[in-house]
Amino acid sequence: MKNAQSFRELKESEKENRKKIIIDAAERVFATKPFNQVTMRDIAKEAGITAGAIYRYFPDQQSLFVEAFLRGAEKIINDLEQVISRSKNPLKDTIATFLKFLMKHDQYFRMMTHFMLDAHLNQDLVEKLNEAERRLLDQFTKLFEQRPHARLLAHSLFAAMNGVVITFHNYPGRSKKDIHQHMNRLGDMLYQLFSQ
Amino acid sequence: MKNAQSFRELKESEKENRKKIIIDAAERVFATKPFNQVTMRDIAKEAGITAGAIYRYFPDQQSLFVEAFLRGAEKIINDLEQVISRSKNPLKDTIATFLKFLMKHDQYFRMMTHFMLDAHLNQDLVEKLNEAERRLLDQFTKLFEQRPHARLLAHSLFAAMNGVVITFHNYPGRSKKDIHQHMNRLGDMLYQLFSQ
DNA sequence: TGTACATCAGTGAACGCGCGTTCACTGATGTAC
DNA sequence: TGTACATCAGTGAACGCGCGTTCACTGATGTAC
Repeated sequence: MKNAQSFRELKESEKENRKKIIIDAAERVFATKPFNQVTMRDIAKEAGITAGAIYRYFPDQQSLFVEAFLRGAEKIINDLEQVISRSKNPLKDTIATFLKFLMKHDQYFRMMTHFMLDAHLNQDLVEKLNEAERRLLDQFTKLFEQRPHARLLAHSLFAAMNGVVITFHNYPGRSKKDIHQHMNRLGDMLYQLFSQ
Repeated sequence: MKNAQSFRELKESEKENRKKIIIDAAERVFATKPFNQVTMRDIAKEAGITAGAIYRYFPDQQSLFVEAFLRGAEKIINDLEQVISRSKNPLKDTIATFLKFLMKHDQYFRMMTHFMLDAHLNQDLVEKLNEAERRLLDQFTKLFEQRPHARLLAHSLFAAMNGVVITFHNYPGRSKKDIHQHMNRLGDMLYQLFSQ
């Protein structure tokens, strides 16, 4: 019995691993093109399998996308937690960390926008996304806890940074490097504004 | 000759009018669903014609969307110009005006995001969009012209407001009214932050 | 006043393509006896 | 040690649908003579 159980567990963890491989592949594909142009076939190819096979692991495309997104969200939430608990200037470092993350993985936050605005997800997925957003906002809220309107400040800062990345992502006629520089300057500006 | 000329002009202005009707129809459709779910057939139906007919007026879907967007952009640019030149508290009123516009016509700014991030438009359309963005940012810049870093402040404020609307558009489990109230509170917060 | 011809907005059917998803099937691996 | 059977990941072809776009055609209006 014990044996049977652990065999089953092994099976399941193997399945879990394969699932991860698919998400890894998805992340790599997301880095190459706008997520709404990413197809199941793209991801399958990157993972070395066939599109049909993905459906053994995810009920549909949206579930896969949401899971990939949530993985990214976990990562930044953890990073921010670290930064905030250790930094001497949490506000400044949070802005820098978050902005850097957004610039590197802006696909994720475009996904978030998409999920929030367009997609009609089932209740379950919506709930997962909301929870991630809430936890992210909790991190930002910590930055202002000794000030009035901490939650409002957190929301404003979060929205402002999303806005910076979305608004200037394709600032016309500038190189990627210039754009990142500009975003960082805007980040500094936000730091100034939010620091008193 | 004079006659022929004015007949031709009449024809052209009639054509122009029909074009406007199509854009009007598009605007109405954009108000009902996310713009990336809007089809040529939707717009045609709303305009009382057939999808094929639209192609007499616009070479393709993107051109139509961009023209509709530009019309909205014109409107807000003019509104802001008025507000800024007349208000006793231009910063406050600009924020309120712009936010109100975004809340009412958020489709347009999601289109902007889309155009900026995903779409591969031809050079001509990109140029038109850029010009509109530039003119919009010029308005914001006026608000800060007596302060250092006016342009950076303008960019920050613009991005922040876009971010507010995009980030909290679907704030979970809240009514539209609550959401607008929340956005307005965030607008007030931004006013506080940007006003010193 | 009537006839032939040109123009042109709009129709509606069809094309073509992409893509999510399904499904019958294969082949490898393990299990039972 | 060998045979029959079960399981299950993955294949690849096909389905179905939506949608942008095209195109041959219609019918109304105006023009020429």
